[in-house]
Amino acid sequence: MADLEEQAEVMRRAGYRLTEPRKTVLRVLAAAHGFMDAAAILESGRLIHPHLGRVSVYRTLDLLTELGLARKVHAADDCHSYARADLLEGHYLVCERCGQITEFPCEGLDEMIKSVTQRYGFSVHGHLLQLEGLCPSCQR
Amino acid sequence: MADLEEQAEVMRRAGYRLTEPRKTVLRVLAAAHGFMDAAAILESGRLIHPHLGRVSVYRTLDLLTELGLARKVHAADDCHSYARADLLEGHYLVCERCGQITEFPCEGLDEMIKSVTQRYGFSVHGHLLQLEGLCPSCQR
DNA sequence: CTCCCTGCAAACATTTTGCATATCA
DNA sequence: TGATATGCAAAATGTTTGCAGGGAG
Repeated sequence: MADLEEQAEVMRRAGYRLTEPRKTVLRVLAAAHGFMDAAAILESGRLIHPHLGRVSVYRTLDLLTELGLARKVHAADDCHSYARADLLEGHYLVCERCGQITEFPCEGLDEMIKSVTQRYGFSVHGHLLQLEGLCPSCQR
Repeated sequence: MADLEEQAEVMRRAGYRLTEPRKTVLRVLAAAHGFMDAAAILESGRLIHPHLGRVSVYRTLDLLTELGLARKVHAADDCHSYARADLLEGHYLVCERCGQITEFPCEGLDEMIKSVTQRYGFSVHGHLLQLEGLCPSCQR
């Protein structure tokens, strides 16, 4: 799960400081149950840390992505949003309406990846299996 | 395969005219062996139809997407590119280096989708299975 | 001949960069 | 204290809109 202290440790080890803006972005993402774009993170972040600057949000998101603490979400129309990394390991359901993300275990996927890569000679480093649709509550 | 006449028919049936700019974008995408963004399509398109305007490229891409003749590619950093629809039905390999796309048959995926959706109560309308890595020639 | 489509320019939205100041370790 | 990181403003980038003229059917 999203543990701030654990994430802080990852940052420190990589030689980065744990500053207020960075902590703020981490907290905002940790509290989200779906994905958020830079503008939404800024808005929420300013409730915690009013001095937060827009630029720091962008820079922090880049940093978190680089460190593997956050990930970009590739929804059909929205490719500029982020979620904390532990919320999406690469295979998840996205609700088209409310944006909620539900991660699911990827049983069978590794198998498929292996056979496909052997067949085509690709060396695969990452995967993205995203199912788009409506979550139970948005179906009503 | 990408057959211009066939695509033209889809457009006509939907009540759209087959104009020079639209034909140009279709030809450019048909000739691509990977994905291209609006700027690249404009550049290539102008070799065929020098009068092509930037705006028409955007509008045509929207239209083609709507009609199911093109699709957005969700590469890690590049979410603003398109490829012709028959090149990617939702499950493909993307080379991180050269951008080439290789579609593969999705045996087993439907099965997986069904079980996952039953379990979580989602109604799924679309999927995206993308494997990122290096194609055989870029591995060297 | 009519309406849809185009291209230009300008408006908009979003992200990045330059730089002086503030801050974490 | 010193190197990093911040925040502002401005620039760069990417996309959309308004509108007069052009072309497909």
